[in-house]
Amino acid sequence: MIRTRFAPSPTGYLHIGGARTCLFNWLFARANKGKFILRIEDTDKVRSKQEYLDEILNSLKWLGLDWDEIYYQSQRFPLYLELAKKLLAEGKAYEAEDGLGAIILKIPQKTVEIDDLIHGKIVFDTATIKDQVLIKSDGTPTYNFACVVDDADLKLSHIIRGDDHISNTPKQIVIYEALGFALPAFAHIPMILSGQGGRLSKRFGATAISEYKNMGFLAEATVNYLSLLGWSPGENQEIVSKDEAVKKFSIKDVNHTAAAFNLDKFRWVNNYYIKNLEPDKLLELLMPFFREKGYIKDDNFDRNWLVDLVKLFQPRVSTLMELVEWPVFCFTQDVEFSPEAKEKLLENNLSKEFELLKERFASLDKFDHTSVEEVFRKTIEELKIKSKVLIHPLRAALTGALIGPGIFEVISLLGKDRVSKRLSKAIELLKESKR
RNA sequence: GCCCCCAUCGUCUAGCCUGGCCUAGGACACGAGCUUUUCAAGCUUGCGACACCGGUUCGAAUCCGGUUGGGGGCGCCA
Repeated sequence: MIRTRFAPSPTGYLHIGGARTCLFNWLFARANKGKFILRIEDTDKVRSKQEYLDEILNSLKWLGLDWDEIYYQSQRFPLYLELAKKLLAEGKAYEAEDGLGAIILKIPQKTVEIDDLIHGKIVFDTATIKDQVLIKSDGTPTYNFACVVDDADLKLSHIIRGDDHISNTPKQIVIYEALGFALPAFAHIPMILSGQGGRLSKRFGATAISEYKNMGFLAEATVNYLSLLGWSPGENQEIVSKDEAVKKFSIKDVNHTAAAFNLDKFRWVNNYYIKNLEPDKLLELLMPFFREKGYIKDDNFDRNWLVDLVKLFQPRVSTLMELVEWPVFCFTQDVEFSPEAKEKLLENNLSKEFELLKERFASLDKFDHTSVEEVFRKTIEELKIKSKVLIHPLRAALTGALIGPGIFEVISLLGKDRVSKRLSKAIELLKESKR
């Protein structure tokens, strides 16, 4: 039976690297019809916080990395103590000379071989390892000891963890051997570096999974992007669902090389998932953002109108946050102009043209984008001007920006009244600037 | 300082195990063009890498050794 685990310590948030380690453990367990176990390493009573634990668990749930069993090291202290005392009795460990009660393992002189599933054979000489504290003088276990005791006791078959644990492994193997426990298989996966090389840390932008969630990254996109860091489904495939990844995942295909986290690619993957999501489902994800922004105050809103809005912006945004911020002009009565948009609007005096458009838009029965476009095309034909002469200032006048979705869809979405109002405002501005 | 890991385009990677199919493929980013309405979407296209030196071999990105470079560890933190 394949049994893997993710063992976070609730002394911080779930970050990119931890999530990727968790994902690979999860994928390996699911791919082999095994069990995936969560073990909370809360032995440090001072630094462990409930708030962090909640955040980690919520992030894992959000990513859809479900676990079959969960354990807390803080509830297993008697086991660690019992086994440490056993080693003491067998003469394999000794008590610290300072008389404070710490229990320390004697490291035998030998070479230790790790048969790593990813790296192959790694050899260590224990001469470079000093005696290891098993139980601290406050009675709590050290990381390496609790880790080995639990990995063995919980019958884990595969230990999949970051490269940074390679040098812990010989220490742990010595503990396994002292305890007489069978060794699990080890697989050390490459670390994730920041875009600028070096360790991923706060200094290089967001690292917590929840921050990405708040920025409007989708869970599916996050899992997809993370799975591509150090692994590839092959056949030039960039978009891979969790189910597909489970089918294709093999620990032997995991890279040896550290991977740099690249926000641009992550955003590209997220864009893919956003634009391929049902507009209706996308709106559901967007609602909390809309409410937080104050775009929607109560339950009295036009759902169909919102779906239309979502459809318009969905292909061109990389995060939900962008899909909240870009259409701000659709949720306000008046437009706020960007400096470039204002400049564009005032570039030529189009007040007459705007007047004409305003009149004709007002007289439309149907205000859908095809009717709007029809009227517009007819008007420019009469005026003998090119469409772009009018379209760009029009976009500026109605949206306050120079870029955005197709202008006719936007006009239709804004509705007759607001279009009329904003055209009047634009005409006013044009007249003012003439003086 | 000591120990360990790693080395293909700027970045993520395919290929490496089982040498020839590799004038090294894809994706992101970047550049150019198209989209007679913008781009922040789409399409086309361009730029761009086997770290270096030796060895093995008829033949090396692929196997071996070294150098250099990057990363990690050396806590009564996890």
